[in-house]
Parts: sequence; C-alpha cells; structure tokens
Amino acid sequence: MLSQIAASEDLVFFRPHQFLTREHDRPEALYDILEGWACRHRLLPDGRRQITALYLPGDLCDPMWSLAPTCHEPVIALTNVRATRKSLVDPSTIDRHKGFSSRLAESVERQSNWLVSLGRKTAVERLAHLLLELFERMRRAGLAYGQQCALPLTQTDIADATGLTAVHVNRTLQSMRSKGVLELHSKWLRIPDLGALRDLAALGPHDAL
Amino acid sequence: MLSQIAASEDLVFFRPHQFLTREHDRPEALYDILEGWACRHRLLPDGRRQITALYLPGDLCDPMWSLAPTCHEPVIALTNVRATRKSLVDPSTIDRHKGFSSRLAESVERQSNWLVSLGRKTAVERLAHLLLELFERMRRAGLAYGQQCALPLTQTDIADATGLTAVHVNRTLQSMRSKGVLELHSKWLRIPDLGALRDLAALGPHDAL
DNA sequence: CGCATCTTTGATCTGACTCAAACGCCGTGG
DNA sequence: CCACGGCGTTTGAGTCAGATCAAAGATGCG
Repeated sequence: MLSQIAASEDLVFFRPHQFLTREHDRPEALYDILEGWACRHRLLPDGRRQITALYLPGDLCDPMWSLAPTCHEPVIALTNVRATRKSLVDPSTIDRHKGFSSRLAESVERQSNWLVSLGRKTAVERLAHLLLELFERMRRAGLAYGQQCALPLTQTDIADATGLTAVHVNRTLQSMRSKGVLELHSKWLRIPDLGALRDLAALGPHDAL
Repeated sequence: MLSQIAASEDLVFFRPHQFLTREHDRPEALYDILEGWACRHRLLPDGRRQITALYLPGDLCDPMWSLAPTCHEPVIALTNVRATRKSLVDPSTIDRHKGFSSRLAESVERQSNWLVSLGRKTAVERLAHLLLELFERMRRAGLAYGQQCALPLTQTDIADATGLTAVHVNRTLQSMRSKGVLELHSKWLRIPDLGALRDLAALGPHDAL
C-alpha cells in the first residue's frame, strides 16, 4: 500500500525543451508544478507556432487531462521543471486535489482572455496584458518580490504567446521600457506602476487576471 | 415533486440580441440548444468586440457554468433560439446529462483551436477554419444536407469571431468564392470540396474539428 | 575560447485596417 | 402600393501596424 501511494504521487524533473506530454498522448498523470515554467503549444505545418497555455509554479498541468482521454497539444518545459506526478489511474489523488475544478475554470477563463487579446488587441495591449497576467500569477504563487518577479521567457516565447513576431516584440518592449511602464532584463520583470500598465492592457474595469 | 421536475427542465425562447446571460451573472441553469444560434463575446472599452464561442443546435450553453460560480462574458442569441433549461440548482439534471464532461472537453479544445487561428493564421486560413468547423458541427447535429448547411451569421459576426474587420471578411470571402472553394449567400453555406477547404485552413493532418 | 542562442538594429514590404460612400434587401407604416 | 429607414453587403482609395529579410552585437555555457 505504501508503495502504491509512492507510485501515484512522486517527484519528477524536466529539462528545457523536454516534453511533459507529446501530441496525441494519453496522459496518465497530471503534474503539479513546484518550480519552473512550461507551455502548451501548437505547430502549424509551415512552422508557425502558437503557445496556448503557460504553466507556472503552483499550476496544475493540465486540468483538462482529467476530462479528455487524449491531449491534442504537446507540452514542453521552458526551464528546468520540478513537479509532483498525480496519477490519473488512481483517481482518488485527483478528486482530493484541493480546488481542482476552480483551477480548471481559471485556466479556461484565461484562454478566453487570450482569445480576446489575440483577436482584437494591439501589440502594446497584448504585451501589457500578458506581463500583467504573469506577474499576478507569480504574485499569487508567492513568487513576486515587491513589484518584480522572475520571467524566464525569451522574446521568441513571448512572441509565440502573443501572436506577434520576435522582432516586433523586441521593439514594442523597448518603447514600453522607454516610457517607464516596465523594466525587463535578464529574465526579471519589474512593474513600477501596476495601474499604468493596466490602462495599457485595454482591460475592462471588472476584468480580473 | 412533479412540479419540481417540470421547473428544473423546461422550454425557453430567445429573440435575436436577447441575453441568455449577462456579464457577472451567476447562472443558475444551462441551456440545451434545440434550435437557433447564440454566441458568447466580450466588448473592449472602446467598442472592439471578440466572439469567444458559438453555440449551435445540440450544444450545451455553457458547460463551464457548472464549474465556475459566475460567468465573465455575456451570451446573446444570434437568431431565434429555442432551448431547454437544465437547472443547476438541482444538480442531478446536470450529472445525468449524457457525455457532459466530453462536451466541456470539446468546447475547451475548440477554444484552443481558435487561439491558434487568431494568433497565427491569415484571413483565408481563419475563414476556412471557421466555416469548416461550423459545417462539421452542423453535420454532427444532423443539420447538414449533403455539402451544405445553414449559416445564420452576418459578415460582421464572422469578423468578430475571426478577429478581422467586416470589410476584409467580405473581400476575402469573395476571393474564396471566385476560386470555387465555397458558396455562401443568404445564410446558406455550401462547400463543394471539403478537402480543398481543409488545405486552405492550415490544419495539421491529425487535427479534428 | 568557441559555438549557440538571444537580443537588437535597419530597411523594406504587405496584409489587413480605416474611412467613406453606394447599393441591395426587407419589414413597416402611411 | 410605394416611400422610408435600418441593416447588411459591396466597392474604392489611401494608410498603417506589424511582418519580413538581413546582419550585427550581446550573452552565456561547456
């Protein structure tokens, strides 16, 4: 019995670019991310890439897997990742997971926000929105220090999440930096004025992150 | 007891532009759509609009509502809508609903597809993708007749779903018509060659709709 | 030190947007 | 029956945000 418990919830590690799941896999476990970042994405036949979700410390990767038999998009680590495996074969470890369905709801809500961003927002608005969201998630995970947090994404990653090109992300970030609404160097994000960045993000007054 | 049952699942009707739910509502019922189309959308402060989901006959509106206490986006009827109300207060009507979690999974999967579309696809690809998806959904609902089906969206609706402008949708549809890959007049869609349209949609060989 | 990855810069191009107006369709009311 | 107004579609001309192509600096790691 003890070995059972150990097998159904244990520590795993991933290196950057390593797959947590491949396309068309039948995931038999969820990952509770303790440290590091990962993303889910899709590749078009000609190489265009779109990141469809980011997983941060504290996130469950991925809540959807408990509903669908197969996952349709690969998930890869962006940094070194340390996580605990929650076996799906033994469903009790899932059901017992605190706030499970609210995590699912949150992640779907975020997808909806991204949809609006990609469909209708400008480059500045998309970047403001994304960085605000990531900062807020890091803050909730207890990983923000004052107005700053780690942000281990390359500009190419940011481009693939926001539906822009890396070149344009670079230029847009520069102009935002020069306006003083954010600082971002060597994988650290600092937001001097949350409110100012919020205004740039074209969020409704009621929209949470 | 009989009156209880009647109250927890009954017929409702909506007219075009009428709200099925408003923003920040606490939905206390799901709608099983029998006839007509509806959509969920979001309005930015300056009037830009993005449709984040379309509900067709046979769809449940909205599976998410059983997970989250409040809904963050309004849902409105696009045509006359006839639906049955599944009370959320009496959860038994939900749990008993056949394939409930698979419907939720489907709708999230679709959101992911839209995300890729809005983030990385051209106008032609987005339109091909959307029309293909809608045709396929109508077909599964038993509402396609050969290679055609009803499509009661205005070009403005299509624009708000694909993240384009109505003018550009108009011009792009014209060029697609002239190439013979689709016919679309007076709310009817005909797809002479599914395969040809699929190629235009930049889908991977494994992507379902 | 050397190679790979990431960031930055410059020049040019284009898909999609904007603005504006005309046209068609249809239901309504005189 | 027709005039009217509202909505959706179509067309044209001009503009712009963001893409593309190319190359030069940084940065970092084995």
